[in-house]
Amino acid sequence: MWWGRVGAMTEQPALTPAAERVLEVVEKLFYDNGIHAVGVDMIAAEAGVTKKTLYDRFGSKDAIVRLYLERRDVRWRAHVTGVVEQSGRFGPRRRVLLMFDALESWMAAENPRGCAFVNALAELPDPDHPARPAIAGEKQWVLDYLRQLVRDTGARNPRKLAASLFMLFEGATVAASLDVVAGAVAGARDAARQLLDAAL
Amino acid sequence: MWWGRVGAMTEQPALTPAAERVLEVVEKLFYDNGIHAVGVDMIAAEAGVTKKTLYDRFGSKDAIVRLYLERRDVRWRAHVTGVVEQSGRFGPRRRVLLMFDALESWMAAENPRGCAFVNALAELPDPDHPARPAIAGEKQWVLDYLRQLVRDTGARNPRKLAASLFMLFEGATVAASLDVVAGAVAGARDAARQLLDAAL
DNA sequence: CGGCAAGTAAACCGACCGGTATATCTACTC
DNA sequence: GAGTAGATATACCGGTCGGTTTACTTGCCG
Repeated sequence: MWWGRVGAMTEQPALTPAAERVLEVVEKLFYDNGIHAVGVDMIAAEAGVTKKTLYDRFGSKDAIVRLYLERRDVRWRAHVTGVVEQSGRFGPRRRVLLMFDALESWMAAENPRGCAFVNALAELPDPDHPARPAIAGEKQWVLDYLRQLVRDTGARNPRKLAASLFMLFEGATVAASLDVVAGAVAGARDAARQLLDAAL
Repeated sequence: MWWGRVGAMTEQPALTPAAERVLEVVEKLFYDNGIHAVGVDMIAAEAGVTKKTLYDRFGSKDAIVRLYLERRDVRWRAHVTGVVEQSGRFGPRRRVLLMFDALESWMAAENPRGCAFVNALAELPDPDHPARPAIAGEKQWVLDYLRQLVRDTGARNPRKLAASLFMLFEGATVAASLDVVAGAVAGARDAARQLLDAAL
């Protein structure tokens, strides 16, 4: 299984139960409502934790935002690799297209409001915000993963093809969350197949 | 010149000078900082207007947000149609690809932080927010415009092709703002050309 | 047994949130 | 010249923002 530069992500190992609860509730609160719209008082109340504990564990709201994105990224990568590397041993061409199947199930299950990282970027214009590396890291991982899968197919110009597939991928996420195109992800997969076959 | 369902947008005709100043400054404030991050006091101060005047003219911050997006949409459509329908009379295939040239110049000039409508959607989870129609309207217009251009080429399955181009379009916007792919929009245009030529 | 980390409860900080109040001034129009 | 629309200035509303503080309790571990 190819995990890419997952080593760039440092997950602190032992979280206290209260801290764990905080990170569990912010996943839903931040994704559903946006980051600015959720105050620390709401987080503390929803997690059944006092603000004192919250600040003792994390130090700042920004740190919680960073952890929120890092943990979502871990779940996302596990989902994608789980689908792509699933039981049956598929050929490299099929595995590229499985990326879009992974996206489709992710959208239905966890992503109805679009990409959490794109949404977070919209709310965090500061280039020095501690959560920025998590945002850039997720996108870079998807691109790198696509590049690897494309390279395995032996396609011509794999970097350029991977970039095109990446854009179809991100565009399908936007289109699906906006509900403006029916069957957006399936359509993106069909387009990806065309581009892929033309490069083989 | 084909303007699509622009009639759906009602622009009140006579704005007072103070109101005009408000809408001018929020364009930059909202896009650069996000919507929640900009308070009405900041808007009033930046426009050189009192909060009283602001509320007399617009009634609520949400109404200002709606107008912000509607006015940006007007500028965006004018930019796109201006590029696509420019002086030289191009063929339908070329005009489809000009959409991506329009996007490229727009990104450089006005859109470094990504699509204002996607960003706004990230901050406005309420389906009943008064700005929601402006967001849906912009995306629908782009899709409809692409459909019309594709139809003119005589391509097979124009609706499906337009949907694929739409996703490349949105994905290129995301990729360009994230700066993760070099030459994102140009790459998307190349992929669009491939899909288009395969359907002719 | 002593110490410490983790937790609760609740008040407090200055600043800002969206929105409203009263009162005054100016400029244009019937 | 009276009326009115648009603007000004300024103070205020209750509530929330991110963040801090003090005081006390709990449970584990050496």
